[in-house]
Amino acid sequence: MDVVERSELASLLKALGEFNRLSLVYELCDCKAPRNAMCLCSCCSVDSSVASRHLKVLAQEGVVQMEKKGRERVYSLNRTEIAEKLRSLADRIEG
Amino acid sequence: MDVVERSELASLLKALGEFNRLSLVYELCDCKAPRNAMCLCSCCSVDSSVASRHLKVLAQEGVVQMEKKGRERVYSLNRTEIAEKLRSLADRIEG
DNA sequence: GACATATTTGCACAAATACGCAAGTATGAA
DNA sequence: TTCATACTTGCGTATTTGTGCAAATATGTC
Repeated sequence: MDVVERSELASLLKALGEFNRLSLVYELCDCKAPRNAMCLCSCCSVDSSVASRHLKVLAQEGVVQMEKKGRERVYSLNRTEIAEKLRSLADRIEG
Repeated sequence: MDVVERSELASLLKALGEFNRLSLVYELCDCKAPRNAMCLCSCCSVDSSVASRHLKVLAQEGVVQMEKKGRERVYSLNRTEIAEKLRSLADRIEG
């Protein structure tokens, strides 16, 4: 695995490795329909600006996908893509 | 999933989500025999003190196991345990 | 004991990060 | 156009974190 790839994986894991961000991800895990940021910020009890920034990080790392819906922005998980990356790391670690 | 469990998982992901630490883990992935810290620190081109601290973090999170061998301390991956945690997260995300 | 090797710890420092508030932008509704 | 709602951005701050150097500790060897 080359350096770039490893660096990107590290960024992904770092994005997931923050409590509130992981909480957002878990919240989205249980949602069949996409959720807007207001709904998500209440699940962490943080300011909406904080949720906004966390969601931006998750979007940058490809964890979530954003879609504009009127004045809302609804988020959904990139389920298969992220799951696959985690599994491939698991495979590699297990050897 | 309760808060404590989620917090611990976040800590694990954070431990893996740093470039040099992830590099150490990858180095250990390819080793059948445990490696000492000197060997591992050379793979990241960092000071031995830095490697020592990273390995401590990884040990605290249960990623690696340490064993004293003379004046060395050799490290090995907790392969199945970590792989399982990553897979269970992947399963949860995939839904 | 004297010395070398392996590792940890104390210290200082720079950079990154998470946070809340307040102000700004965007969009829909009245 | 006026207002409300949803979200982002700028700013200041406190905390965490990664780093290297130097000193300390631990353990094997001579």
